[in-house]
Amino acid sequence: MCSDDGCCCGDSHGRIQRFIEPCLLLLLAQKPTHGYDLIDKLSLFGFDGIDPGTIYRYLREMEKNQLVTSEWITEGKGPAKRKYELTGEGKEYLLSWQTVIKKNREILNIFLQELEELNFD
Amino acid sequence: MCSDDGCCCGDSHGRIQRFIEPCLLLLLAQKPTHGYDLIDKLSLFGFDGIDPGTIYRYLREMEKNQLVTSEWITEGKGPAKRKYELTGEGKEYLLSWQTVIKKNREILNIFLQELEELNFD
DNA sequence: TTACTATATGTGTATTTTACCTATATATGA
DNA sequence: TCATATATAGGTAAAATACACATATAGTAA
Repeated sequence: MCSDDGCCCGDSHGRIQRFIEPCLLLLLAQKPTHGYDLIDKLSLFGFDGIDPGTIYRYLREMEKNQLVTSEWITEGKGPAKRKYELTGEGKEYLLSWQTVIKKNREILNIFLQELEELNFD
Repeated sequence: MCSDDGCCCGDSHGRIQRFIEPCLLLLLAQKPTHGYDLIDKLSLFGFDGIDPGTIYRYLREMEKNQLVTSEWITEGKGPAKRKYELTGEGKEYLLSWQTVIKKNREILNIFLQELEELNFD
């Protein structure tokens, strides 16, 4: 299988494909901020100890696709931050995920219900 | 982006990683059957027009991992079918997904709630 | 009997997505 | 000046998925 702890669905499996993307957009819709901060906030959606490289790549890809814009912030403590902000297109894109997520939730409900009806455990 | 219809989350995105696997196991728990029939039944979980090759590969992989067993059925109409059945290990594995799916449902709820609180549309 | 269609299982390979590892740079404090 | 925390970024391997194609059998229509 995949892991050595006997369960194959604990770590990376069971996640929704590219779910990080709408999560990042949602967080940016709440408040424009930089990547390192977003990494922390992603824990709200169950992303814990996520690889920073993945996040920065997503952000750059989303900027390329005009879902976000960015600017360098040199003031304040530490090294320069790249502050990201949601665009109108990004907002629309985020909303388009709403339907997908609702459908997914419904599918999960069906799965859990069918599973319970088996009267296992 | 990915598609040319303006939305990136309609087709392949937004799916749950390896979700087909527990779905197949659940269907087999309900009733042992063969791949071609499982492909039809997967529509229950939103898998529509899925590639048969993927399903057969999953089934063989799961047999290799002793989650299912199979036997050739030559009686009846048409070409021979390979009938799959859930093992005890497969049953345990299926149950281990229950927690993951519940957690995911909760995350989706959080996402949708946060999205609504933005008072977009 | 030939050809066509539906059923059923399977392979090969490219693409996409994710994970892991490493590199770079700056400010701060010891 | 040396170590550490903060912050961003790139290279590449592995995993998951998609797409195209191959094979075989039974039934049926020409």
